[in-house]
Amino acid sequence: MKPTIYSVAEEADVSISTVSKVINQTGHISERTRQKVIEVMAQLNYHPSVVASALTGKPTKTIGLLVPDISNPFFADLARSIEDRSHEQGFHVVMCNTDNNAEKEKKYLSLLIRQRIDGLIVASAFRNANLLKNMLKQDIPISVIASEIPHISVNTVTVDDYKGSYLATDYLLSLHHEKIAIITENAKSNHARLDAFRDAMQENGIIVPPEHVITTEASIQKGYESAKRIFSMKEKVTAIFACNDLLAIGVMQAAKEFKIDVPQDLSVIGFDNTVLSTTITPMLTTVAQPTKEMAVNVVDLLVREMKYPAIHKEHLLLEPKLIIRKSTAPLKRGATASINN
Amino acid sequence: MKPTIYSVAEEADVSISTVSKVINQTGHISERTRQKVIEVMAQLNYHPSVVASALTGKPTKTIGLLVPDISNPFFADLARSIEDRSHEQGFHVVMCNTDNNAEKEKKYLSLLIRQRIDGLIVASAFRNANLLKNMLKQDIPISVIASEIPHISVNTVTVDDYKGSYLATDYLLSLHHEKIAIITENAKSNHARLDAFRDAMQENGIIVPPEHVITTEASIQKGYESAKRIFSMKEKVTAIFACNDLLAIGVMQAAKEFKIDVPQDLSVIGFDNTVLSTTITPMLTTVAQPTKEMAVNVVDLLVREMKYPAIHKEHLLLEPKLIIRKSTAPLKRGATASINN
DNA sequence: GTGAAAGCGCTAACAA
DNA sequence: TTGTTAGCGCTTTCAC
Repeated sequence: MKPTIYSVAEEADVSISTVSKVINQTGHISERTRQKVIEVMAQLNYHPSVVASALTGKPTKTIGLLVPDISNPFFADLARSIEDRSHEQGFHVVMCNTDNNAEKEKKYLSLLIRQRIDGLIVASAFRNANLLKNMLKQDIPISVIASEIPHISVNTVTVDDYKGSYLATDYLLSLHHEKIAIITENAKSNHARLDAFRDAMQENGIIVPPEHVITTEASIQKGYESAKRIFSMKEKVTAIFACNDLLAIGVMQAAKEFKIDVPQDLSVIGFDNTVLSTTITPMLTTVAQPTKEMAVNVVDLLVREMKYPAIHKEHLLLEPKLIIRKSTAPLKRGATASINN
Repeated sequence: MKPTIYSVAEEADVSISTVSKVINQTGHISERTRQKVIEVMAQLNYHPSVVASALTGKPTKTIGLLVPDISNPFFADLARSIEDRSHEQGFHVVMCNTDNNAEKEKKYLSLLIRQRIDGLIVASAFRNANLLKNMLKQDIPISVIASEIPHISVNTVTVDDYKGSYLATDYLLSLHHEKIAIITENAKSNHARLDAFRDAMQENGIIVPPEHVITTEASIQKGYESAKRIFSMKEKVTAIFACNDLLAIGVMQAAKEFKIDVPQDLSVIGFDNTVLSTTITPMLTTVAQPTKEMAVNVVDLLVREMKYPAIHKEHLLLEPKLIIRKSTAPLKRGATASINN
């Protein structure tokens, strides 16, 4: 049998409320009984049940975390940092991979509500904002990170996607590239990236042909496929802006396969600055997100809202940073990345 | 206010036990009342509290997962698969990153016990087996994956580390390499890998000088540092066996920095077959672990033990597979990987 | 400084 | 087929 507060009380020859008081450091108990109780707890290897205490109205000390896919190193890093910070704040986290799939989002949300989580961190796109609204109605605070969910009022921590993308595009432009394709993911954060790309191009009087905008999912495979499509287009391209590192890696693999030299014949730029960007050859120029800082901020914001529900919502916009490495180079006259077939 | 079983009962004009019965599909209730109750639950947006039900002795449907570090793609993949399988089995998982740090192991274990997890999956080395024994005493089943913990009797799922390592070493030997260094991590699984390496070498009459065995932690940085040390040794080397991909990547980065050509002047072989191995140039020869299969098996074994505690412990040993890629080549006469300084 | 007792939301006998 | 009730382990108020 697991020891309970009763076993401890009995063994220490006090009442359960006394034990409760020493556990929670409430009320006044003499140092003598306090020591006695602590001793007995250690001896019995007693761990107070969060389940029972939660039932009386106290928090479960659990945070739910919805990520698209932890296999994506960007989210692995983010999840790691979120966990670390949560533990520091006395919470633990239940993580669910949604694959950006509406079914799973719904299923996991219900799971988390039943578990009586104290708060939720959403790091994935979310199709069905209504489900989230229901959580808010039940007083479960929500914070969103690296994503944005329209029509609901929550704390938000994101990198300035528009600026990051503008930085990237502008850099390509400064290298005299004009025929630039972009591969994006169909997610809110990526919309801002696409907008910035378009704006930067337009400011330089460049019109982006629709076929040079490819929307797909975040994976190396999809990046590879998208690149292949781009290489075989009539309208040639000298640079590709991939809206995340996974896609960029796929592009570089495709380039290698088709003997398109990066960066000589094709400049590639990514987004996220994951391990992969320093591990690939040539090392990837990319836009860094301050994951750690973002993680600390969402957790803190969430915890703050648990304590002070009335407070107004915060929208943190952190600075992205362009990390210039070896996958980008000035335009070489006559360069075109294409498949000769 | 969150709706409770009472609100539902009242609204549906039945007793709480009737509601309980429709939730748990126990007892006999007329289709008519059943429909009525279901309707009211939906209308009130009611989600039965796992907290309350757990207090009555039912399972919390929570599995604890201890990993060293989710930033390591191998563990990210593993964690992902474990989660998927757990969800399929009706459980959710609370993940903690231990960094192989005894302090954290202890802290998180206590956390998980307080949460009344139904079972624990350990994917990390574990210094203090006694803590685990205490859990077993409290009837919390434990399964271990990709690791081994001496002196405790639990279900275990591992890849055949000895065989995997033997395969790798043997392959290097078949390429006529004799001066091979090994970089290992100080973990149980790595001991088997080291043993196999030594055995294979010895069977070929090769004595491994102690300095060619480096023990360190699993990270790209440590791999890089270890390689640098190896390169500057008197006793030169033509191949390095890194006991995980992270270390191997570090080795390759060091080689590149010192203009040591892989695989011409140095063959490198890794272990785990993570994304990184196909993303690096040249692509890494490595030993693949069947992560998905391993994950499914630990979860199933754990769930089985929750149901039938008496059953004897299982020790699954899955087959590793040598994946030959481009980081290994036949010994080139006169090749030595070293720094000229 | 300490203890008795009500109640948190639910389950599982047992009664009706 | 449905309802009543005694706990599950803990917190908290109120007496003592």
